[in-house]
Amino acid sequence: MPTYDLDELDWKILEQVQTDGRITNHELSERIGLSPSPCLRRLKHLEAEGVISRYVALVDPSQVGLGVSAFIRVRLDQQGDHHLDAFEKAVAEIPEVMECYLMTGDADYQLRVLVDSLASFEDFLRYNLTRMPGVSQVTTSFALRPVVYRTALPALSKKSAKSRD
Amino acid sequence: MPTYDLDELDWKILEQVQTDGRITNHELSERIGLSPSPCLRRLKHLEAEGVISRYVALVDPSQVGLGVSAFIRVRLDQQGDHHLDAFEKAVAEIPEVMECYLMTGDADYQLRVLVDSLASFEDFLRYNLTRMPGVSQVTTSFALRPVVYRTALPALSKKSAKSRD
DNA sequence: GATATATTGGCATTATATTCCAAAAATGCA
DNA sequence: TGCATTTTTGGAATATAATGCCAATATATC
Repeated sequence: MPTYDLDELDWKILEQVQTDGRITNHELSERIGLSPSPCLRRLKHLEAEGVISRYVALVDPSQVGLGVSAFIRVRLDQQGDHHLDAFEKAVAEIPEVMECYLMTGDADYQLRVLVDSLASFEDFLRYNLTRMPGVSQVTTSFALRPVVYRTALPALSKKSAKSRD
Repeated sequence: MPTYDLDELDWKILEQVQTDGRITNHELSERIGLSPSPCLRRLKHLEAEGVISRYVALVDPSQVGLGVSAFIRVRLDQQGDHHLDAFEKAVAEIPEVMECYLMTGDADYQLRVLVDSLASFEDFLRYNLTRMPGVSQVTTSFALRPVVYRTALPALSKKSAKSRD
């Protein structure tokens, strides 16, 4: 849940830094219509509160030979808390796992993994996934091509956006 | 396919900037064991080549009230090129769509969308998705909880990593 | 082994971030 | 509405970092 209230200016800052994480404070302050020092203070505040969790460079997977995205749905043989924990800890250790979610529906988890080839994917399945604690059923679909990949969050619709008229 | 060969130092740079996109060049150069100016030149080169596609701030969805991740599998009624194009263009316009992939298997597309509530999700389905060109079947699963979310790519295993012994 | 090419390291310059403090604005309260 | 308090702002001074340049070193080529 939202730790503290964001006003218009904070949202503008988030919008900008989500687009360009290396924007200078000066440029940022101009875009949001505020002078540099309060702008910086707001930014630091957003960082300190954890609203901005981190800054990263995004590397194009296809440029470095990582052409295969696989979506894997996993069922565990038991769903008790410590079975889930064990699986989650194990999965977090594997660098090929870009995303993993605990799911509703007939799969317990869904993973997106990134590998350079189908051969590597097979290795991943054999040596990593199927050896993980509690894994009983695994179903894979492959992405033929990425269409959208976004890290910037959508703006909140009406309601939560605190209006100040 | 890889546009140009990355050596050990380039990989180290990528590893670092994927972890901290605002690392100073000085700090970066120390971590990879090189002096600042060639380090900066390599970094700029990686940017210019598009290996580093961009720098972004990551905002924690739960901190801003975006608590619901939905995975949607979509079938189109026809799969000709311009039906796919039309769908893809439409989908790219919707800010709630964080990811979309053209898939193998029985769904044509898989989307991850991020909304603040089930009510918003219903709006998304009614007013956005089902009105999009060619959509015939839609199947949703929800994420109960994110387990892993990573933007740093896995290191390439052996093979493609050009060894220089 | 000599020449050519590419890469590196250090320095000077320019740009950027950070800190501090006084001024202004917003808020709470009578 | 008017006054006091709190919060936020803007600008100037200082510290830190990025950038461009050039000579020195290392690497590759023949």
